Amino acid sequence: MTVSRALRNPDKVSEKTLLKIKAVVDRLGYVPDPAASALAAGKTNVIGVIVPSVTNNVFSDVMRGVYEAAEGSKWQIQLGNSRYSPLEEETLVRTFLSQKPAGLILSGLDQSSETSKLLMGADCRIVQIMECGPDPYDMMVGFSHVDASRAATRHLLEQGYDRPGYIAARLDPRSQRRLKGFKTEAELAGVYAPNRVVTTPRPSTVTLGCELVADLLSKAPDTNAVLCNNDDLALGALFECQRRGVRIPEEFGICGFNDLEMVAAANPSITSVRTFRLDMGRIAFENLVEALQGAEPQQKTIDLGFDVIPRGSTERTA
Amino acid sequence: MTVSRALRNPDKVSEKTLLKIKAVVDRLGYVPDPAASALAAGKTNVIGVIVPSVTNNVFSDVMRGVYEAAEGSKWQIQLGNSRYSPLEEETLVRTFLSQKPAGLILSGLDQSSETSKLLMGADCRIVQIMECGPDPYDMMVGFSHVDASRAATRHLLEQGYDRPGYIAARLDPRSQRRLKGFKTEAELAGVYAPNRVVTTPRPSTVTLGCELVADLLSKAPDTNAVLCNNDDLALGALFECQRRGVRIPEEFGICGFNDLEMVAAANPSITSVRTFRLDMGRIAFENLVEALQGAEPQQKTIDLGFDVIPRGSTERTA
DNA sequence: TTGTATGCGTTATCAA
DNA sequence: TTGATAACGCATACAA
Repeated sequence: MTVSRALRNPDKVSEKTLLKIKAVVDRLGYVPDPAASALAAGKTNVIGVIVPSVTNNVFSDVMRGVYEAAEGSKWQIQLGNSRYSPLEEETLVRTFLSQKPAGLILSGLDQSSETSKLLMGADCRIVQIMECGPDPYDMMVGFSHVDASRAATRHLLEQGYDRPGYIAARLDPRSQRRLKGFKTEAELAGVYAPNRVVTTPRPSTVTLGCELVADLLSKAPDTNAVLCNNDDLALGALFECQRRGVRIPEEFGICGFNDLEMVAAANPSITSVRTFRLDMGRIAFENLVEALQGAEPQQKTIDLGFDVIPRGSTERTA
Repeated sequence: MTVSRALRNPDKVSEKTLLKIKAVVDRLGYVPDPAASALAAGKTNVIGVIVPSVTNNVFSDVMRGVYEAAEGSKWQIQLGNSRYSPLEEETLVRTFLSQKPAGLILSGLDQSSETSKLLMGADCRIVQIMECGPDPYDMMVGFSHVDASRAATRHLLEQGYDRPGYIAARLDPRSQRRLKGFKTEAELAGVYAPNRVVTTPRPSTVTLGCELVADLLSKAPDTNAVLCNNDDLALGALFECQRRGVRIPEEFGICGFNDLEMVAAANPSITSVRTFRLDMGRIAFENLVEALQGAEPQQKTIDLGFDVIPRGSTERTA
């Protein structure tokens, strides 16, 4: 018992016994059994993180933010991959909750109703990331995808691209909100045309960007710019346009989303919408831990915003 | 007790009681406590996976392979991020082992001596991935980085690039072995020149590829091809050459490594060395599980090989 | 096929 | 400041 105390609250044990215990611990290579601890205490140091994809750069950046923040702390990150499936997410939430985690970080606003029930009854702190919206389960760190794509659309319009199109893949809830933002803004400007929107449920790749922009140009040849649902597609769009001899940015503008590192290096560099993925992971973790330690965050919802980063691919102003 | 049986070995319980139990389980929403289970049984269904990076596409593909193979099974994947640090890896191994995992999947051959000791004394199955080498702790699924870069180098030479260079970032053990392969093969052909090798410990990015190839061309302007330590660098190299008006593949050849999806879409498409990352993750998981179930794999070490994929960026043969 | 007794290694509680 | 005792919820071994 005194050993247990010594390891967790060293200040509640006398200097002398502390030293004795440490010596023995070292000699024996004693490591506490987390299972026994979890069973006795009814709680753990586990923070579960559920992302829709482990390969998508967007989420890997978020994960990295979490891992970097957690490094060296007593908190143990446990990662779940829902593969964009609300059902798999539900299973993961159930599994995680059975482990009595201290906290849960999960993506987005669109949980299944069963998952929602689980979360609302959960005895742990919860942070939703990637988006901002009403009614968080607990805390939230994200940004508005609608606003971000509206801003990007405005940028295209301001550069004089008056017949903008949109290409998207995957069509997860956040993609759909970005598409919605494009539509809203294009309609406001009176330039929305349904045949300038090309989407597919297939997972996003650079090659798919090539195909989608090809499709777009065949369906609506007068399109003079494209807002891409993400940077993979944008890079593909650039490659395809170059192959066809379509001059970027003079004849055709390209804007991506997320501002992955590679788009700045491209030729011409690609305009994109910067999002703060590392920060999102880091802040989600930090706020969660602070809440666990009794320091409630100033606000339940933190909007990290975004930045439209204009680059060569839309630099049309003469 | 009968409930415990019913949930784990349903065939050891009569049809009748099974139904009764299931009904009650459903009604109560009973979920077994994994901590109690772990404590009582002295083992878990956890398979720990330790990767050096969660952002590097190479490892995210491997992770995806593992997750896809594990989906729906009773095995629980737990991911650790060592961030290329042998010390963090050591901590992770210690943490994982304290949880009495059923298995451990970890990357490479270069563990710290302390980690090695831990692993050799570990009471769980172990799979090393990413590389092949002598003396596996237990099992191994990978390929030879030396052979792969030798083959890529030969490809460049066969295409008539007689003054090949090499650029590399990060310089983790696998990068170093690839560099070694290049050197070996270049020396064999009598075309090795130290000033045509440019490396940096910085993490690899596309932008860094631009910088490294710029550096290479200023240090050794007569270089007529570059083998890149990975595809990010290769894409950057392509961009930079295009900006400088260096004609690819006529004047200068570019070969990447890993065959990420994007390189095939580039313009010209980029030659690369295909590696089987998804398979690596999947097979590592499958063999681990089979071993746990008593079916020892045919061979302790599985070499998945690689394929040089020739593309436009080295298509020089007139 | 089912049930009983026992113990896994830790922590909460209370007493010394 | 330290220690004794009793859980925590499950699985092992054995008995019925």
